[in-house]
Amino acid sequence: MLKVATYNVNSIRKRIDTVLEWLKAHEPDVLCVQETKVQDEDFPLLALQPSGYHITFRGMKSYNGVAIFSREQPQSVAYGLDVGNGDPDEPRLIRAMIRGIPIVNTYVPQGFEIDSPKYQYKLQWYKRLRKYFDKHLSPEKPAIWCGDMNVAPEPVDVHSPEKHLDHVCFHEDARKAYQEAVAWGFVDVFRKLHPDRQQFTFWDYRAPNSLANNRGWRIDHIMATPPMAGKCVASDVDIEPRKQPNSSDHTFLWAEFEI
DNA sequence: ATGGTCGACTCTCGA
Repeated sequence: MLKVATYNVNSIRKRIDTVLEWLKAHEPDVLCVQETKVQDEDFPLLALQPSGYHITFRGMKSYNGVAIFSREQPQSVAYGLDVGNGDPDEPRLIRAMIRGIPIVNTYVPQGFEIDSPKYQYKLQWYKRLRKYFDKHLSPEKPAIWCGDMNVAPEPVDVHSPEKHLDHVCFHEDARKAYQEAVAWGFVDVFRKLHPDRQQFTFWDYRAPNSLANNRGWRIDHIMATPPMAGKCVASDVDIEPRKQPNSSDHTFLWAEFEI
């Protein structure tokens, strides 16, 4: 069995206990984390040591940052979308080979507003990501891609979709960009196992009582190539951590593969 | 209601 989870932590240093407790309770083989918001020299490795997990990470000051926790030491690790071109947001992607399976962890740019250059950058990022898949993965072989995709794929994946047509995480161009990356050869395993369920992974801090009123978004995803997706036997969201004081605005999503 | 609340870090930006 391979259990993989993803979590937008919104500062790893503020969420040490949350992560330690969740790892202990759920014992995933792999946990992909986004928005660590810390440069590598300040990553709280010692504080996370009690987990017993190997941790590989790439971050920067204040923003972005990704990490992969794994029970086993990865066989190889690669950082960034386009290595060596001075990519300013390299701390948005890590790929680790774990038990022979490439696992890609992404924190996709949010995009700010649909008429901003940042939004164009987000759309381009998905095009670059598809090329990255071409270069490093094969749809015929097991592979996993998970993380904060900053896209709600379908109307059911956001509360009040009619109000969010011009939102950067639901606008048709963002959904199309996301779908074109997915169409490279990935399957959304949560949606595969729960075809009709409305299940969010993110509830905005700024929206009053967003969790209590379940005004959320499903923007965190676990994707697998067909040979891998066929072995997915369970996937779910754990909203308990979001209910805790000092929580991230996202929560944990996990999937189990019978391998 | 065009806000709201967090987190990092200089004070305002990003989400």
